[in-house]
Amino acid sequence: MEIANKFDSKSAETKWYAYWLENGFFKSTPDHRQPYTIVIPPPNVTGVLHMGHMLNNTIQDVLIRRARMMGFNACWVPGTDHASIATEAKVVQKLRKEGVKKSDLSRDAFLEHAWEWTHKHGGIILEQLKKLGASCDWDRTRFTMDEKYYDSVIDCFIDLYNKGKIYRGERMINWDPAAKTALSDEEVIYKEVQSALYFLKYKRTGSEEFLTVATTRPETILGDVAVCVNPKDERYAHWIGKTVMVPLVNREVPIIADEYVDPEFGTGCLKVTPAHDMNDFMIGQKNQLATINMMNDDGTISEAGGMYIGMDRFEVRKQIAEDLETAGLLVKKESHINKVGYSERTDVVIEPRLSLQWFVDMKELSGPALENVMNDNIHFFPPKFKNAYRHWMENIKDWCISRQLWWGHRIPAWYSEVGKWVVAKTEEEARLKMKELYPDYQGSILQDPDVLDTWFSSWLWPISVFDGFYTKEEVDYYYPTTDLVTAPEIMFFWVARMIIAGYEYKGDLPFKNVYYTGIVRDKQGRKMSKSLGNSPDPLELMEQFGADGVRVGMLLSSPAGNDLLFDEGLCEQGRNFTNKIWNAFRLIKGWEQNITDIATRPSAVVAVQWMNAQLNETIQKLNDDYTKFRMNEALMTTYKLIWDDFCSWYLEMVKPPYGEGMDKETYHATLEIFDKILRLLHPFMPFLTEEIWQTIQIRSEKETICLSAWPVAQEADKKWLDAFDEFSEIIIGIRNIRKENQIANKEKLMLNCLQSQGDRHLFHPVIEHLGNIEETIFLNEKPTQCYSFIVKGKEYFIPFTENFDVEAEKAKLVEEIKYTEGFLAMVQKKLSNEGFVAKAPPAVLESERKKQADAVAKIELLTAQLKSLN
RNA sequence: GGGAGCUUAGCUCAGCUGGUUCAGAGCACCUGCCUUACAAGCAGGGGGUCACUGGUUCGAACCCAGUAGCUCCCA
Repeated sequence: MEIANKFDSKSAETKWYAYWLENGFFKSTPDHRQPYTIVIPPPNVTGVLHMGHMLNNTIQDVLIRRARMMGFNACWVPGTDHASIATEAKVVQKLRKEGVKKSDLSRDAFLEHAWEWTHKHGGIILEQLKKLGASCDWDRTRFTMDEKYYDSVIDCFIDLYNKGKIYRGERMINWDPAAKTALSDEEVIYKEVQSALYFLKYKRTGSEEFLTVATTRPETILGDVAVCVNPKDERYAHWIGKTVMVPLVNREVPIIADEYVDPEFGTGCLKVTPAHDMNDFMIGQKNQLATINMMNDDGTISEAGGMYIGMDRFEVRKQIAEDLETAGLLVKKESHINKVGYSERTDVVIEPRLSLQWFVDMKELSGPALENVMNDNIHFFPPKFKNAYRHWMENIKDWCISRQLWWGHRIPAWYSEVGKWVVAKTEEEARLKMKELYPDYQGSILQDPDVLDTWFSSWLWPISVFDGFYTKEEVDYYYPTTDLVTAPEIMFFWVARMIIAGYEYKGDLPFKNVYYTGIVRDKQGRKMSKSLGNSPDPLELMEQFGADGVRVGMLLSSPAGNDLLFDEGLCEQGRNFTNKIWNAFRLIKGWEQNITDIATRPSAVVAVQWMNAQLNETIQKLNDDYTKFRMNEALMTTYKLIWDDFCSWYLEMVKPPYGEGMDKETYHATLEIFDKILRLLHPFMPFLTEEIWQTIQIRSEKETICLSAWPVAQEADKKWLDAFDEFSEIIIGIRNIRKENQIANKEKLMLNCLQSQGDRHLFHPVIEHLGNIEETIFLNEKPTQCYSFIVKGKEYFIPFTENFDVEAEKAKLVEEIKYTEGFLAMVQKKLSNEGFVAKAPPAVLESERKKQADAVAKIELLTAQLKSLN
């Protein structure tokens, strides 16, 4: 059979993925086996695959594939998130392009558009994951707005409300004037910006005397209700209790004192605008100040502002500065750097705003979630994230869950015309409840127009994907899930809240391990983003390097929690690795035709023994890497096993001499070893391994490497491993002599050893085979006229060929003697240190003594050799 | 402003309980090879004051303190 000389990744990917799906290899239903479960972090339903997804899902796939091979009932649940604000923003944008404003549409009409958009773009990302090889149970695909899921979110709200954990309150919230919605604190991004500090004159009522107040937001004077100073600030002590006039506005406001004011900042006088600043709001509450809401929901000035009505907040800032200057009320303007909050989604400046919102009381809910992470019931990888988690949980704030959007789970609250409300699942129920609670009320009721924060649905993900709120069978089997793989950026948004919901609703942890990936950055360390255009298209990458190549590339340099500086070179390395294995396969397959009845060559006997020992040891290390979630190390371990041990050494050892056939035993042993290696590699490179595994031996129908057994590590025979180390040094010694003296590899050499230094090496036949040694002769005395080298205290001699250079040989020896003497000196210094001899443990002492003896012996040998050349 | 973390080869990182072969890997780099699986390859090689300063210890990349620089998170 003719085998292509390059691996055709594209056809293998299409062929085997279809084969896997057809045969339902990734499906999972509860059975007697132990489950191993991963729920995917649901990507935005209308999103496209980016490099972060690639990393994240590659890791999940590696974990789940290995678990499947280990005999677990492996279940990877895929799905998507409705992503309320992101999706709504996209739909609004699309409609705008078509000349339709959201405000022109009814809620139902808008939702129809949103659903249409969702159906059109939804799930693209899941199709892309299939290209990557993701072995999800696709029949289980969930969407956070599926009917049942929707119900579970609403029921959760009602339940928490009934338990008194959800309340409605007026609070300062982060307002996004572009999306016209409240945002949670987590959705605000603080950026440092160059702005200005304005110094304004607040004249004392009926006087020309004035206070100077510094502010970065002069437009908010429209909402000023007081001026505040620190009570300890002597400069202003006599002003407290007096009143001043707000500039331009000419409203009379009191001067109050509060510890909050920092005397060092600006002039030490703070203007108080409770409706438009979080801290001012606090001061206002403490001092029973009025609030003047001077801004509309779109960031323009409202009627209450009294001036500049309808103008945008930033225009007003400019205008008011001019007007203040004209009126002689602006003392000065300084440039100033401050941090300003921006909306994560729309990138506009957040407006602190007083509004009526729904909140979850987090104090009690978060208790078990904190405890069970700190005591490692839930393991974080890497554990350093426990600190950040604890810090956040200990300072947890109530969670604002209402969003002024239409796309999402609508808040199940109904209001009467007089400001009463009830929480109920349906309008009918709401009516009944209203009647019950307020029997006198006769008017109509209206459902809250707002929807819930997206995370209020995704925090139920590990429960709701198994219908855990309504049925028991699945959730009892799969929950708690095993591993969660996600980005540290959403530790608070999502991970923490899933843990909270897990304990609240299942009384148990949602997952046992959390693996935090890093952020994928470009070579220069910049975050990958659309606007920078520095993000490669994953699909194109897979086209170029093959899915397996890209998977390997993603994992090559990314320990848990560390950012990954992405470089196409990594994928190239992955692709090259694919090719290396492919060629090993071609070599082995080629032997099939040349199997003869000859006896096994002695070198092959050694090779097989050693390779099996090496394999066993590597499997142990691999399992260890995996349990510690050292994914990149597991890959590197596999990489070296294949490239170095198997290809560079083993295959060369068993390769028959040119023109000769392969013996049956070695061939079968090699197949067996190769088979194990393919299985170890399969989680990383599913397509390549399936292709080779199916071709290298005849497989029965419906067989797949996906369900083959993960190799079990047997006790590695240390004898072979130690002998190999010595052997490889001998081979390197021979190669070096060839190289330094321009002796062609083809030229056969004689090798001399000393009888007194022991018997034939375990690897003796392999040394002759790979070193191209004519014969190994054991001598009683040291030969002369030889090149030589020392390995582990034993000398090896190769008679001079015609190219030899005595002077060069001598120089080499002198150099080595010098080096060894230096080493000896160090060891002796250590050993002559009384403290060391007295206090070091015996094992260490002994090893130092051995080093000393070895060095002395080596110097002796080298000196003798040098002498023999003279 | 509060908190956490990082600094080891040109790059990305290992280095686990302080102690084997005067500090390891992969990539990159240099040299030589079209050797009959593989130039997407083979063989060999160079490269580090473990950020800095002090301390503990017989012994420190590792433990402690301080200094500098960087990163992230939170307000």
